[in-house]
Parts: sequence; C-alpha cells; structure tokens
Amino acid sequence: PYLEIIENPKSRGFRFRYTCEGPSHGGIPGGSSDKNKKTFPAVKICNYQGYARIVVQLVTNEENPRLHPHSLVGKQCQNGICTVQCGPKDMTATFPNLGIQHVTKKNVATILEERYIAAEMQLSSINDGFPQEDRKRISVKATSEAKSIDLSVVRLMFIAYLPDSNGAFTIMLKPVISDAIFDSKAPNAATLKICRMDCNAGSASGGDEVYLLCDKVQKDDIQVVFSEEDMQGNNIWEGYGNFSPTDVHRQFAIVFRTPQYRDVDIKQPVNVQVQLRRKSDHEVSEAKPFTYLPNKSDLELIDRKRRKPMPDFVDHLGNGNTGGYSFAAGSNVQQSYNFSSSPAGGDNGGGKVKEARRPPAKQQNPQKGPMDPTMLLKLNRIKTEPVSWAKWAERNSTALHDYSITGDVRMLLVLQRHLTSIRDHSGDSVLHVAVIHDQLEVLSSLLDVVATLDNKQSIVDAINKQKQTALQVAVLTDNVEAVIDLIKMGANPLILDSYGNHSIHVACRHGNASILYHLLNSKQLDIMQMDMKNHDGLGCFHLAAKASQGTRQCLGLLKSNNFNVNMADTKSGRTALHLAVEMDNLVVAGCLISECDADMEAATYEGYTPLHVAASLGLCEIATLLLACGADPDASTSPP
DNA sequence: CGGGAATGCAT
DNA sequence: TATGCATTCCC
Repeated sequence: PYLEIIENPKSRGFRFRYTCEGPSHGGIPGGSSDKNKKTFPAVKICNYQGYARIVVQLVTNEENPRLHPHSLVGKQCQNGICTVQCGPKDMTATFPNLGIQHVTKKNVATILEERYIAAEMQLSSINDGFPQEDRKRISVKATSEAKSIDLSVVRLMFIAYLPDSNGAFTIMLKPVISDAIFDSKAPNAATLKICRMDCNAGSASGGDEVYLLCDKVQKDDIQVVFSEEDMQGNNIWEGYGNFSPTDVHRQFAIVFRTPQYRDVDIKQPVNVQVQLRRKSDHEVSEAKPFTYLPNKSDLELIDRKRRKPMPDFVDHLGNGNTGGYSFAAGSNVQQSYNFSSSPAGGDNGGGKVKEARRPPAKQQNPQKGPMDPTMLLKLNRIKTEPVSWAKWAERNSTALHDYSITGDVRMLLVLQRHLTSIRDHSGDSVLHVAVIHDQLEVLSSLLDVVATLDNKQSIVDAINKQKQTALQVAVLTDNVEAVIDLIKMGANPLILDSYGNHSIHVACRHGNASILYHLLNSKQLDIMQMDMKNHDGLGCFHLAAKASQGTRQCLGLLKSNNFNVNMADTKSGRTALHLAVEMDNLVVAGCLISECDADMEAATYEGYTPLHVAASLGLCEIATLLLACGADPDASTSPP
C-alpha cells in the first residue's frame, strides 16, 4: 500500500494567519479550485481497503524537509497537526478546512522546540519526559534552526498509518509531501497586480515614460515585461521596461520607459502585453494590453513629405488637376488666389494661368459663408491694385523676358509674392516646402520677395499643422544655411510647436551647436522666454544633455547665454545633471559640473541628489566623479 | 476574507 | 533620530 496526493494545495493566494486573528478564515484551496468549483487538498491510500489514520503537518520547502513552526489549524487539528480517519470503503481523505497559523518571529524557537519534543515522543516509547541533556540538546537545535526557516512558505506532509494486528495505527506508510504553499501576505510572495497605467500605447522605438500603479511590490525584485505571442500562443518577443529601484514609488507605483519593439519600422500598430514579473520566483501578474505605434517623429513626417513624387511642370497645363496639391481647408488665403493674381474683375482671363478651384463650401461650418472679397483682402493685408487683363499680361510677359535676360527667378516670383501665404494640405507654406526639400536657392529667392510684403512677418512665421514654422523645420532637419537665411529675415525662434518646443529646444535636442549659435544670435530674444520648459517639462539644458552629439558645445552656448543649468524638470524635479548621471554619461556630467557650474546638491522632488541617483544605479565611475568634484556623500533624501 | 493601521526592526 | 519596509494586529 502507498499514499498518494490526488489534489495538491493551491500554491499562491492563500494567507497565513496570526493567532491573534482567530481561527476561521477559510481553508487552503485545492490546486484546481476555482470560483464556481471549489476543491481542497486530498490524498488517497492505494492498494489497501480498511480503516486508516492520516496525519498532516507542516514542513519546510527544502530539499530535506524540516518540521515547520507554523501550525495547521481547523476542525481536526491539534497542536498544529491534523489527524483524520478514513476507510473502510472510501480510501480518500480531503481536507476542506486547513488553515495555516503564522508563528511570530520571536516564538519560532520555542514552537520548534515543542515540535521536536512531540516528534521524539512519538518515535520513542518514553512517556515520562526527557533527561535534562536531551532537553538542552533540543533547545539548542531549535534555536539554531529557527534562524534559517522561511516563514513565508510551507508544505503539507501527509503520513498514513494502517492498523496492526492489535488494531493500533502503527504501520506507517511512506510520507508524501505536497507542493509549496506561499503566504500571500508575505512581501516576497504577494500576488502581483497591475492596477492602472497612465498610457497603453507608445512608439515602436520605445523610450516612452509610463506610470504604472500596482499592488505591493519589492523595488529590487520586480520587472515590467513586454511580450508578444504569435497566433499559436508562442512567445515570440520579450522586452523589459526600463527603470531603477528608485523609480519604484513606495512599493505601489513604477515609473518606467518602454522598451524598443523588435521592429522599429512597423507600419501598423502592434498589440503586445505588459505584465509585472518577480525576478526571484518568476511569478507574473495578469497581462494588460499595450500597443506599439509606428514611429511618427517629426523627422519621419518630413521624410515622408520628401518622398512624395516630384511634380512635373506639364502638370500645370490646366487640365483640371493641381499637381497633387490640395489647399488647406478653411484657409482664407486660398480664396485670395483669385483676387490677387488674376486680372481685376475676376473673369478667368482666357485661362492662361490656371485658376485654383474655389474650394467647396465648408460643410462643418455652414453659418460662415463666402467672405466678401474686399474684407478678405483687408484681412490678409494684401495690397492689390485693380489691373486690367492687358496690364496683367504685360507685367507677366515683361517679367518672363527679364527672367530670360538675368536668370533671376525672383523676376517671376515677385508677381506671385502674395501667394506665399498659401498652404498645402499639411499646412506647409512655400517656405516650409523649400526647407523640406532643401532648396536653398529657392528659399533665398522666396524670402527676398516675401521681404517686399507688408505682412512678411506672418508669412515667415507661418506654422503648419504640427505648429512648426519654417525655421523649426530647418532646425529639425539640421539645415544650417536655411536657419541663417530665415533668421536674417527675422524669423521668430521662440514659436512653440505642438510639443511646446521652440526652435532653440529643437536645436538643443539635436545637439546642433552651429544652429544653436545662430538662433541665440537672433535679435530681441528674452531669456525668460528662451529658458522655458516644453510640454515634457524639460528645458534646454535637459534636452542638450540628452542629445547624442554636440552636447558639450551646446551646453557651453547655453551657459554663456545665461540659461539656468539648475532648472528642475516639471515632472520629477531632475536637473540636467541628474539626467546625465542617469545616462551614465561621464563626459556630459563632467561638462555640466566643471564648465557650467551645475549644482551638485540639486535634489529631485523625492530628495535625490545626482550622487543618490548614481549610487542607486550602481554607477561607480560617475559616483567617483561626483565625489571627486565635491558632492556631499551624506546628503539626505529629505531636505528640511 | 481583504484592506490597512500599528508596531517593530534594520539601516 | 528618521526612514523604509516587514511583521503583526485589527476590523
């Protein structure tokens, strides 16, 4: 005969209870237990029929199990041990009401001692106590073992006894031991759970910051795992959220950066899973969805614009298409096309110049009817003089001749100067377009004719749909010459794009010192405006520190233009030096300290100095640098 | 049962 | 002495 486990206890999610919490808190569920169908641990005696006794007690989760000081409590339990009868027909025994009582730490040794004594009494037939030396021996053993026992995990040891010829249950079958049961209240075994995320989508290139609220975790023993399954449910990709222990807030929140997806160039959104994973035992939380989106950086949009097929002049022969360009809906300027470039009177002048179609009336905004032409002209401050068709044609042909003589395209452009305010479907003006396509000569010519307009400032500073000025596009594409030209024409470097970045921010982010230099030299800049934080809460020093190149020169320029090197970012109070340390960038950190006079003791909202950050990330070199430069090794994390 | 306050322990 | 978290207790 032998004893066999037919239902193991559930490993996780059961809470051990202290004596003070009272007995009845529900029993250990079975491994296959679920909400609608509860099961319990159970064993079966095989190859035997008749009465039997089964004893259950707690043992450690070790290769060689030891008695555990916790107690089994419940119906048939006494002194931490559960004893039941079974048979003679049904040889299974189920245990529906087993509780685990948590011994307090300081009682471990005492309880263990009792257990050992009880066990020895069982084995030996001595009933009248032990000699003093045995007591002593057991006490010493209990004290020494007490230290090494893990109170957060137990296993059930089942021992079956069959009756001997006297009917006494003395025939012991081989003990069987269950799977481990972990205390769900123990910090290192608690159930992992994602409660909330501030965002569930991000760029395929990763690096997006996510705030995740969770049930209690241990900051040194937790990971955020991104994973993807194929149709068959096989795991085909895994990435890890990027954070350090200091990014785990009070055990209940994690601020991390998303990992790069396996394919940065996805064309469609990809759905993956996020879950928490405990490093020590590989336990995971339930997964939550996360979507990787195709990269849509500003640069990529520009790249897309560049890849559009080149127009051909024969497209403009007047067969009803405009060469693929549509005009920005709702823009007033498009209507001005008719009035400022066509002969007075608005007849179509024999079709020599193709006239833009009037856009369909704007449906979303029906009360806004077609605008009175004179009002329109006023609004656009477009100077027009009524000219006859003949006069208009004469001007054009003269211009064309002059162009033939000089090769100076401005001869032609000047007649179209009012059209420079027209935008395409991306909201780009001709200035944007010239910059995007790196047409420096064109840009220069356009700027020359724009300069003759009264509203030249608004044309130079026009923004597209991403709220970028032509100057911003030039900065974004590292086009120094274009930047110089635009600045010369008075372009405003402080206009904010949709991320709250002005041109100086972008130059810093790109680490383009040459462009930064020219931007900083444009006229009438106010340091207050220049040294602003963008929508990510970062200032110029932060962006320059994070740049992958040109950092030193940019930092130097910022410093000499009185930018604040100690500016704290809005989200967490980190300075540029904190960022440099986080990136483990010795060069940038050194430059910030020695050349920009960065404050070594600047503290984040949580009170971390750069040295704290270095220490928590285990960055020896950079910590050494900070110390060598005089950082305070005793700085506390709680400023007064 | 589960949430969480109170207490204790290790720095 | 104060903090951060584990342990214990309470509801």
